[in-house]
Amino acid sequence: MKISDSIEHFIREMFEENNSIELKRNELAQYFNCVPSQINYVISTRFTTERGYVVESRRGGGGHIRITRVNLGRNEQIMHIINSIGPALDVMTLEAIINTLYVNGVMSPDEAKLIMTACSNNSLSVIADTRDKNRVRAGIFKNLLLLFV
Amino acid sequence: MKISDSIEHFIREMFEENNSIELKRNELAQYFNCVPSQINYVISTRFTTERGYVVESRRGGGGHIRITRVNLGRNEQIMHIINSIGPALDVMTLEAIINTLYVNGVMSPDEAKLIMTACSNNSLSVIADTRDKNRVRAGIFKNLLLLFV
DNA sequence: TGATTAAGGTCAAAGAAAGTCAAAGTCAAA
DNA sequence: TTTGACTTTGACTTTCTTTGACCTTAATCA
Repeated sequence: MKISDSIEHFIREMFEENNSIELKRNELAQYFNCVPSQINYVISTRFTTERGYVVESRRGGGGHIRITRVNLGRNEQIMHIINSIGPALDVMTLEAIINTLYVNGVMSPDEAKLIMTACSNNSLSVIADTRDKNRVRAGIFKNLLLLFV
Repeated sequence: MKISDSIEHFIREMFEENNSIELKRNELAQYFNCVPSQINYVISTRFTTERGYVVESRRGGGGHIRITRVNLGRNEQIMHIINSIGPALDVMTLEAIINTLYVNGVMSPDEAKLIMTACSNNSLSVIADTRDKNRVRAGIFKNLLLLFV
């Protein structure tokens, strides 16, 4: 049994009670007798956006890592979109997707507007290269979509 | 539990009665069994202008620190924030600002969450350099704020 | 007035977490 | 047997907190 799998299993069990958990990287690493960065590895390969997890953390004294599970049951449409987006996203495609989601009642006009603005070329104007813009846009949009599942 | 958080909490509770409070740095430090400058740390990281607080103080005998919670009008508040942001914006400051706006009723919890997510390190993870992240974050956030005026 | 004492302010070093990245290891499939 | 995907490890980095030495300002007392 791979240690990464054990850690994954352990973390997954923590979700039985609650769908937002908090852990201490160093403590967990000590418990599993591995280096702390192994925890990062497990999180970044198993608790990803694509799988419906949101990860937040804080460094410094009293720091922690929080993983939140978003409810998959509700809307597979969104997960499907997230998975289909790939590493970059142009404005045209974005508009099309948002429009679909709006028409399908997944989001309100205000939310659609907010998301559109967040991902707009205007918001990303400090990024010079279009390809870079599209990559950043994809990242932002995927994260925002997760709020709706 | 971080001591800074305890102190923050303690001070925050003092605002329940009044929205201008006065405290003695040394007394408070003694009460929390910490060094006096820790109080400064808490104030300068938690009771900032961005969060809507004004801090005044007096040294010497009978000195004190006064913290006042201010409440600007909605649009004023937003424009003030936009102007104060500058070309870059870190996550801590962003969190503080959004929290203030939420507490002051400028935005709903859902909107706050959406904006927070759009500007999160997670959403911007394809950008390697932290300074670049902060620049992009500032751009997105300012554009989003403009939706509220 | 000048010295003393009682505040609060500043800043940098040390400490405590978490993050990153690339090298090295493993193992199964081609 | 080679290749390549996945894992493990650890050195180094970044972020946030705690601490303490030293500084400035105000009040009070001789």
